[in-house]
Amino acid sequence: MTQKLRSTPPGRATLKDIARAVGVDVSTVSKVLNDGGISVREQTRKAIVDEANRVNYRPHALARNLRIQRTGALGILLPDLTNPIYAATVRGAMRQAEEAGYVMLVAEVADERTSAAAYLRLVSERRIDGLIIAVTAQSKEMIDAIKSSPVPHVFVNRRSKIGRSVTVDDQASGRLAAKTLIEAGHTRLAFIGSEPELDTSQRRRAGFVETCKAAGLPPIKTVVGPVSRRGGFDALHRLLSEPVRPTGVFAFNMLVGIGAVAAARVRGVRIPEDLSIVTLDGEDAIFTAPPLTAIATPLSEMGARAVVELDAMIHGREPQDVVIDIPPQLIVRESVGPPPA
Amino acid sequence: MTQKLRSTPPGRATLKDIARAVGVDVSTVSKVLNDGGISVREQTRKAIVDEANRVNYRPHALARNLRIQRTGALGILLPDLTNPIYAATVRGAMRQAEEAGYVMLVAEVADERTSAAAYLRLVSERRIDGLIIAVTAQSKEMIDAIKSSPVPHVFVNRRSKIGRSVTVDDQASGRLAAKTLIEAGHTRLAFIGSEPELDTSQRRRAGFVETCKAAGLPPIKTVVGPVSRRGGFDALHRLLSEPVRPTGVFAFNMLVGIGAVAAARVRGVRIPEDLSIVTLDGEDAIFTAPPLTAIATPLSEMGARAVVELDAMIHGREPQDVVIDIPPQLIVRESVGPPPA
DNA sequence: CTGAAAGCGCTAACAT
DNA sequence: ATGTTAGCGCTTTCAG
Repeated sequence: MTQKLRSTPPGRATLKDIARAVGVDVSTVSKVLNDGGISVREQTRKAIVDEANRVNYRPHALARNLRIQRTGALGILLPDLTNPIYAATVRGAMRQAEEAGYVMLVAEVADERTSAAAYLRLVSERRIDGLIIAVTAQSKEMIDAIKSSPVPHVFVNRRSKIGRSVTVDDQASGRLAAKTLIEAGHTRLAFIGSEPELDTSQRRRAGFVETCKAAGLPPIKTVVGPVSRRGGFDALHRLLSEPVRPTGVFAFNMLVGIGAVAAARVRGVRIPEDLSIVTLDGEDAIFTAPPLTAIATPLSEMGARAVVELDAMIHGREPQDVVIDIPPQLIVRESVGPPPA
Repeated sequence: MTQKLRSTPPGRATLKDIARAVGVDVSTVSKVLNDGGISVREQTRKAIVDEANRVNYRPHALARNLRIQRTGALGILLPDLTNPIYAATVRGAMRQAEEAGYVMLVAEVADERTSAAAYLRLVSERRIDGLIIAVTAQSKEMIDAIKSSPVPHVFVNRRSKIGRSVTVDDQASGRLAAKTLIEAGHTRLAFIGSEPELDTSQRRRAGFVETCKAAGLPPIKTVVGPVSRRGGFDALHRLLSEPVRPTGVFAFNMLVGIGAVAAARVRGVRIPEDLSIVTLDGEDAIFTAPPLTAIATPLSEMGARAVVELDAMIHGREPQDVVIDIPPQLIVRESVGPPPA
């Protein structure tokens, strides 16, 4: 009497097979397996459901989607998978996507040209119902492609004129960084960030500057470059070569922070005795020498929220910009101390 | 006389539209756009191609794939996207996938239960033509699912009884690590690795032990745990609490190595003066204090090769196990020195 | 309550 | 050289 589950490998049987076995029409089977069989005689309903279980029926996604004109897939465009910041965002997005019944198509794109190509591939072949864009879209090529696009899209961790976005409160992070350094007694501060194309960098800097100004500090020094470990490394080197050195530095993100720590070590600059550093948080920031005092930002929540918004757009809701309302949180570790005497 | 490219958003026109505009049958259009129009009058061919360009025709992937019974998509199952080791593998796989004309569906799965679910989702709904498995598949549930699977699959960076695999030469890495430490003069060595379920750890250890033995060294101490930064941190702590401390340590991977460096710092153990560490390489290993001497392994090549194999299997070729034949390479940095006196 | 029919967009014999 | 036909597996009116 043991029911033999999984007697057939899943996904091999079709509606037609079930229909034939039960002796009904495929349309009836379809009805039962979709709306649960409202307006179908209980007896036939049960026969159909039983047979479906017996053969381990799974709908053929392609066929179904062709018919109902949706794919059940979401796409995400991102610049660098090995960058833990994006990885965390993608993770949040993927979890939520699964929750909402989508599978996730990811494309890592080196530059705007490849972005446009990957974009067109996914969108124009109609492989996805919606797209999450985690890359900077500035080239005319890319902007045109996106603007003419029939599929909903949302930018994540980037603001854009050509679409709605999900971001975190970067200004607040900047303010918190400044507050932390100022309260530790620092007055000569600096910011390591990116070239202007990264709007997150602009906002973090703005918040940082705002609080510095409010505290009556002199203008801060800003140095820009690639927002990578190497970039942070080089940037701090430059900063340490200035005639008058800062005693406190806000590093755009965790990677930049890690690079800065490494540069300090090479220059024989002790942290936090000679230099204090605050940056954004991530797993890696715990294992530097010393561990970095950092600001936690809800990256995976941002990714998840992007999917929620996208899903809403797909179902026809008016899109809107959203800023995740989880405030940035300071994680005190060992990279901030009082300024040197 | 300027041709108005992109006059229509891509992906909106169908074969039928083109057929109607040109005044031919859809099958003719299909023929032209596929086999390039062999056995079609040049005049009609040109008319069709022109019209297709004009309306910016792109085939509807779903419809096409339903018909030809393939999806043009590959899946990848991996345990942790924020782990740079997997990220690098995925990157290689994605590049190659694009090259070969596939899109990539990625699923991050926390444990074997979710693995099985994600697996069934992708495979039984027929969303993919092949699957790359970068997770450990040991549960009966998962093994059954995979074994009964109609889609080709290949394990990457893991050997398995239930499928072919693409791996790197882990034993060689182990041997190189031992050689490096031994040549620096060390005689008391240890290995930080994982619980037995990770076969890569077993192989690296085997290679390491082999070379130690050949050099006539006493048996090495092995300590196992999670192969993460935290795991490496804890493991080195334990190692340093042993009555007789090792002077040279081989850390399973970069994350473990980073954790170990952090633990050494906390314990006041200097690297490389008091303790030498060699680990596997990755971007992060450059920015530790001190930078880690490490063994480069061709992760992205492994990912790429997995796609090549999978593609071959999809096209009916007999699958086979492959070991990437790029030998491991030592990157000398600053974490290895002579043993303390 | 159930079945027949049409069609999503495309390809692939087979006719002509 | 081109068109006709059939159908991939599914959903969805519309009749009965």
